[in-house]
Amino acid sequence: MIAPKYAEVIVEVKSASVDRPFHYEVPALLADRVHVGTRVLVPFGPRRVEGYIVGFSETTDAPDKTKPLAEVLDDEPPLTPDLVKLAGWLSERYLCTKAAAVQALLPSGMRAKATTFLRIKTDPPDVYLPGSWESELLQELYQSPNKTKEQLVSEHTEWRPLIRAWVEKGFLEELHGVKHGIQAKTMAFLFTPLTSADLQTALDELSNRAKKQKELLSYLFDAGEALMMKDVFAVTGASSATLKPLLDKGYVVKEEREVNRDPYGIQHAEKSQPLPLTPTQENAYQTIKTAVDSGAPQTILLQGVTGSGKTEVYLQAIASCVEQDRQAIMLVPEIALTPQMVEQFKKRFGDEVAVLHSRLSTGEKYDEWRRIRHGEVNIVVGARSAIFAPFDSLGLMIIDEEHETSYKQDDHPKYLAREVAMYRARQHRATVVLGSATPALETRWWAHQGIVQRIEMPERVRGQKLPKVRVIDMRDELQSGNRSMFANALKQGIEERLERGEQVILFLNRRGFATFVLCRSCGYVARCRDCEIPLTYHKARGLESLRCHYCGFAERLPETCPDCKGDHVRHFGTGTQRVEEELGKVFPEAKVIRMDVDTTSGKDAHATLLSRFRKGEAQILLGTQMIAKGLDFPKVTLVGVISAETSLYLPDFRAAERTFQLLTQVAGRAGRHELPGEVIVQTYNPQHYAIQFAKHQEYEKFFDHEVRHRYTLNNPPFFELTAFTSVNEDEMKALHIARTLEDRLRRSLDGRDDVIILGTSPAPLARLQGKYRFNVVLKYKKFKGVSAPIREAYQSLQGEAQKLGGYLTIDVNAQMIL
DNA sequence: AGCACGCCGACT
DNA sequence: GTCGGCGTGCTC
Repeated sequence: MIAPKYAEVIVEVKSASVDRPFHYEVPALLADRVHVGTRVLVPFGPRRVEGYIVGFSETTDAPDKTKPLAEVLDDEPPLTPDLVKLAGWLSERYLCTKAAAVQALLPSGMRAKATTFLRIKTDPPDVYLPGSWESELLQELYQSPNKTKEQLVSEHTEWRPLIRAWVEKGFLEELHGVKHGIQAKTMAFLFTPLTSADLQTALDELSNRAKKQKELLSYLFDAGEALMMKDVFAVTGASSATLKPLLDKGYVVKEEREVNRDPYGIQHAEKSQPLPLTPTQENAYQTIKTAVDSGAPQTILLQGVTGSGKTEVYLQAIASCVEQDRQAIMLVPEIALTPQMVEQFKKRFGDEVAVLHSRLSTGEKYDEWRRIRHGEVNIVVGARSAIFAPFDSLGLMIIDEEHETSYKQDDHPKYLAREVAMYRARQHRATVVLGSATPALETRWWAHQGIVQRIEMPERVRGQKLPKVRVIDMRDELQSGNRSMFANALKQGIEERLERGEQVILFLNRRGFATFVLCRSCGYVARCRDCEIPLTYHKARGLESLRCHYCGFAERLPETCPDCKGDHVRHFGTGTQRVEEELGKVFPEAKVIRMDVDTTSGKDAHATLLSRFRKGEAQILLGTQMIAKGLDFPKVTLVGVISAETSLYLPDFRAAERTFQLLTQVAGRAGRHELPGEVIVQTYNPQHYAIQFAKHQEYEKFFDHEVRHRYTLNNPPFFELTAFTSVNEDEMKALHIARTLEDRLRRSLDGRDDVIILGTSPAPLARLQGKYRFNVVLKYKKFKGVSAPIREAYQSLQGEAQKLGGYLTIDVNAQMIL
């Protein structure tokens, strides 16, 4: 191959102004080491930065400026050409720089930094006054010759010009180096070089009192290979004190070797065998297999109730895909909460599976990623970002519980795993399977439209009955004089469980913000006239008001209920702590484990708390929706939802959908074992369709109702939403940016009937970390038709926002407006 | 994003 | 007179 003249490089600089390829000459020496996707170090202005090659060309429009590539960072390009294209698509779809897209694709920490060492070539001829910069710099250079230039400059910015001058004058020399973010991990290994005859003499020579040493030596000899030191110590009970004399005598050799970090430990478990499929499962399996084998990109919605045996269908479909030498990705919402799923995959596929998720250390992630890139595994199980697994021949991507909000990335680029999967499916002619008992409304709508193929799995594999769901009307409770947060039925239910030694789970479905206003007498909830979104309670300067977080509408807090004229209008926003206090009062004898963001911040906090509950250390588990997924405890016979309202009246048009999904999930999971389960849902709105349909697990009816609602309000799936958030410590500045953005969008999109602009309004999280936040929301039918104006307005105002000391973010296809 | 260059107020 | 504040503009 004739070496191309120029490499087109995207530099790792997060600024829209440099988000385009720069041309670099390819030195002959590096020609056979550069490919599309190769990471390189390039001179960029006065410094060196990391970059990625996205292409090659024979010409450049800036021939007088081109410089050569400085360094090639890896021998195998981390990005395949497919992934380079995917990064390009990500940056266009979610409006981020290509550099940011590439970072989202690669395991965190896989970054190299340019380093520069300064060496004194000739001492500067002048003698400098003590205390002058010159003498200080000279002293520092002599004292710490290993400090990098970057370190020196960050400690003493004022030295920068001096260093530059001395380099120019030839007093100093710059030596370039690279610091890699992640190193391959090494571990100490032990082995014995002794032959069998040597061993005997050695054992004889050792003192009879040196029992541990002899054991250690024999153990190593019997092993016949190098063993990891920590394992040897663990098995033989030896320590470094035992080892030391053996090393000194040369009986044992210690060596550092590279190892793959194995986050799940060595798996000895026997492989599980495929289970026989029910006719329903068989049908689902065949449909997926046909799609994969067809070699045409397709999306399938696998709509199966909890317990319908979706996992076994996934396992067998993946097995079939892998047999054809194509690879598969399995996404799960929160891997820390679904260890069973990982276990099942490990058992079925053994070493063929890599596991990727956010709780792995940087090094562990890197190792798993490398196993994938090198083709050592064909299957990946992981959370959201695993959708970027660097496979080169994808056949199948499965997204389990596809409706879960965790599939939307919460920082830039704010991608939706489902969309990424569908893009990759087009690239690889692969199949996407979206699995859920309660699909996202959009997904179900696409199935209705025929864009997505739908398979139903309506019955449970073992035909268990769903638990009884009781909906308690809290208005009646209030009328009969019960002012506490527990209905009498729930109180009684908990008492019974405590007496019988069974367990209770209580949900407080709260997201930690957004106080809504409700009449405790009649259940009236204050809503926006235009958006129908529940209004949010605000208190400023003693004035109580209600505001819409979508369109900005505001009114005074009514003193009496507009509906029933009663005076029980209250704002709601109970936290788990308050419920815990209340539980302590009502059931002083019960032990309670509380799980929410505050108690689960540690690395294994989730697992620890859940296992303590499983062991019976507490009778009541109280938590937010995060516990809904771990819900599989044999002794739990009662699940209580403290207030369905808290999710029903989030200032979010998806609130009804979320409530329906959560209640269905709770009901579907409770009482899976011998003991019959009961679910109690407390609410002031028992007649609400989300609650009524969830009570009987009627997804289709819910869908039918909700989709009409969405249609009349121009919400997804009929319009897509993109949200901008302007953030600034200064309220006026934040508001100004938001207003200007709104203005510019209106001007460029004026008169279009496929676009709706919801004006500047305070964000649901109106103040976060002392900063004010304002939203502008854009609704449109097709992204293609608005992407250019959006990009223009966003990029120019992003710069403005920064000048004012704040920032502007964008969330394309926002799933939740915060 | 950095980093350099360039034009205005308080000081070795 | 200089030093060093941060506004503007460029990076193959």
